[in-house]
Amino acid sequence: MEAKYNPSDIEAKWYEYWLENKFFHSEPDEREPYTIVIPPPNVTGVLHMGHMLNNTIQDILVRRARMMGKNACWVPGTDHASIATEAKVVNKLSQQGIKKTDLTREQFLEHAWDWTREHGGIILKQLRKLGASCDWDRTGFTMDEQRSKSVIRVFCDLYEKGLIYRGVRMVNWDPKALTALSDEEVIFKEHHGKLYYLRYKVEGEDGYAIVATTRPETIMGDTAMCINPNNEKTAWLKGKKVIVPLVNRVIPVIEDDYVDMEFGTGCLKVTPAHDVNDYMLGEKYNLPSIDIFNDDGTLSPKAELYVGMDRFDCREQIVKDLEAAGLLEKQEDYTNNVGFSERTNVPIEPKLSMQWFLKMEHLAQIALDPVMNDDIQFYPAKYKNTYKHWLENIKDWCISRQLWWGHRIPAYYLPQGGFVVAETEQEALEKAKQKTGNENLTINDLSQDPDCLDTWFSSWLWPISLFNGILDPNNKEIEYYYPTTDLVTGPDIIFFWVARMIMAGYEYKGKMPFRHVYFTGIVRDKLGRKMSKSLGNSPDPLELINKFGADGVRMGMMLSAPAGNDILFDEALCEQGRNFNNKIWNCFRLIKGWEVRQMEQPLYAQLATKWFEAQLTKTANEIEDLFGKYRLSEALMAVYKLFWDEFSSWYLEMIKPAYGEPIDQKTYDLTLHFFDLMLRLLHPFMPFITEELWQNLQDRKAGESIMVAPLEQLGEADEQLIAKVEELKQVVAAVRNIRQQRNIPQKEKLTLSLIQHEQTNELTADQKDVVAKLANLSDINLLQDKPANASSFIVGVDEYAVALDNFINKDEEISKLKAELSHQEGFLAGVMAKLNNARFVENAKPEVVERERKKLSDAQSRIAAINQSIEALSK
RNA sequence: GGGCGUUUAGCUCAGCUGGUUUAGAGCAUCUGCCUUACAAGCAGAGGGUCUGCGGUUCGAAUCCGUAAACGCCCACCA
Repeated sequence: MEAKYNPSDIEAKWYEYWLENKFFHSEPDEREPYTIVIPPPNVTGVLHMGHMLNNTIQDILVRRARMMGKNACWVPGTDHASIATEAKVVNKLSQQGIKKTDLTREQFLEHAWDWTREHGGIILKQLRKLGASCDWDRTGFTMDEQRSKSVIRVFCDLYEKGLIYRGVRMVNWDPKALTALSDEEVIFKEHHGKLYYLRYKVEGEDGYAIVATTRPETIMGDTAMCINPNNEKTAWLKGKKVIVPLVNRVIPVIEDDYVDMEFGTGCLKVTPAHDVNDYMLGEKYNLPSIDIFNDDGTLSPKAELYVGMDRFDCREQIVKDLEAAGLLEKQEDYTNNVGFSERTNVPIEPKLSMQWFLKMEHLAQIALDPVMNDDIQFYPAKYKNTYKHWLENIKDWCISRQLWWGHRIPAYYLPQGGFVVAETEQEALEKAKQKTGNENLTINDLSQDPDCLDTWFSSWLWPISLFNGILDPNNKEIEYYYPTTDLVTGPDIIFFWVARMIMAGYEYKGKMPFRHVYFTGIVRDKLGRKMSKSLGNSPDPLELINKFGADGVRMGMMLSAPAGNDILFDEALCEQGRNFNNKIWNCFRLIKGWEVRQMEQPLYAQLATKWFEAQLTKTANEIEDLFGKYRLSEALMAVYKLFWDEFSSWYLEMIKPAYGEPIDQKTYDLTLHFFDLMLRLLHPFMPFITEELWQNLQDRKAGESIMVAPLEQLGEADEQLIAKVEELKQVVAAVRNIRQQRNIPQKEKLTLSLIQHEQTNELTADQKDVVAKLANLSDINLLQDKPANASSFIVGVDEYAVALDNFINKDEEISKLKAELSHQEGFLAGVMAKLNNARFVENAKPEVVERERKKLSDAQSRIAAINQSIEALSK
């Protein structure tokens, strides 16, 4: 075996083995289910660091559950991502000189499916490199037949229930993607622009009113000016009419206390077609609405001026023209928030249009309580607040998108107006015949709504639709796997996805979709910056895997990923992971290199094995506790320390035979047993190396795997033994320290003396044996008086001394002791202050007072011992 | 503007209902070692007045108030 672990061949080999043996596959049986559905990545996406984190966590949870004897099922799949994918296809076509508008819907969809087939599923292949133990036989896609039918059925059902309606509303319009967006898809960003003060002449008078606006290009859509009725400064305008600059349209001055008297001039221009609040005023006062923009953000004929010009070019031009006409009072710098499209990153245009909406009141109501009363638990719990706030202020969900790639809205318009909603064309025709009373209608008389549904309208069904729970509500699979156990996702999609899945879960299954939600942090670089293509600070996950191994990268991700905290990713962490792999590898080499012989187990090994069993038990119990709290990075750190510190640095050094010597059978067998147990604890975190070593630890039958080796409960740990060994370690460390400081070679044997005081705990034979071995001592004896020329130290209340002869430097020794003395005296003073305080002794719990008394007497005996040592050295 | 969260060693973080030998871990740092499992390593060491101020208490990193800094979410006054 090589001295360095080389993951590349090993990882591929075992992944194949797992697949061949169907260890990832799950079927309902009598065991308790453990289910996770993957947050479906975009079908044409590639793996990034966020996926790495998210899927590493899922795999850890799934693998652990599997080893705990549960029927673990992790269902993978992809999302059709309607806007993102359509945008990519449109881009690709435009590179070939094809415009979307030149194609029919069918032709376009053919291109989109080609693109999906070509790029689709790449990301799932990449997940295999990470070791993801997904049940690939169950891979789903939000636009496959089963999922599509589920979406359409749910739409029809909600329509029948009266929860879906169609209406003209002010929506967020994306002028690049040419579609409406939901409120959640709009990102507000600070924008440094200008505030323009425009002069509106008063009709029939010489004066003018001044309006402050950030959007002068919308004046062509002005249909009123609004003032606050309580504002004295603008009171003179009451009942008058003003003239829109350049346009020369006469508009009324209306009054509403919506207008902020402090802002700008106190006069507000009202453009009902292009501002949400103006729309509200328009409704209230029955104002006309002039839509001056085309769908792509250019000026429409209704604007009359600047027709065909882009909205931002128009802004520049109109400012010049206003200035030339003497209608621009002034302009000043101004910073405000502007909404941008999450997908195309262009400024949103508020726009009136006919869209489909889902009423949220009922759904929000059924989704709130289960989270607030912890039927569904959030980790970390702080996101409960965010969740609550959103649900309590929810608005109806705009679910239609003016796209072709997605689930087409199953609404069919009738020749005479009106529409029917139905799952299939045939049903639609039947309904249409009924509705119109015209038996001669044909399918060609109906026209299906051209729009698609929001991507999230399919994702919200994911935990149900993956088990076909919409189309076949009581099938065996959904009954078994639902509710799923854990959901692992980012807090950024708590509204888009998590909340809506909860709504759908209760609406369609009457039960929560998952029991626990683990919110991961955002992966940032080590400077805390978000990873982005433009910064070039996002490493390629597959390159990382090549460099450090999948196990190394998984560990690197987990080391710094407490639930809910952002993770500051640093390659050094993967390096640490790789180093740990190497450490495990070399421990294995050491153990397997020993010659085993039937012989008496040495004293030191008797203690060592008993102690390590206790230590392993203790850590295993801690890990179980940490998993229960989803503190995965802490659980990993616990195994890491167990393996590296306790097992490698202490246990193996305790039992290691001298060079060329054999080891006794009993110790050897126990050591293999410990190693096996630790590999099991490590397996969820580092699946590949643990499988490789587990397979080689002893002869395994074909088809065996650590993946399905049980993780058993280990019972209670012997805490007293662990505490005693901790003291022995301190003794060993102190002797090593003396060696290092005096430059005493490791090979030179020393004699350690325990000094007899009133309360002295003498070591048992096996304890002496261990200490002597680790510290390379010739003897450990008990002395009444301290030897001359000795360096001493205290562990607990026991004083030890190492006779040093010519190595001693008395002055140094004394000054060291004096430093220790003053530390102890300070400590003592603190304890005495407490005990001399009558109120402390009266009020504190008895055991606390008792503990302080013990501290006092311990400190006193330590001080006495130090003083003696100083005295002895000063002679 | 409203809400939430964070602030503990150089870095990233634990520290649960106040009292566990005058605050812990990993990494980084320093010192000494190429000791035949591992230099991707071994052994040892140093490092913090727990963001500031005030309060409650016999006792505060821990509870309360307040200020500051940072972060996130929501709203979107032109």
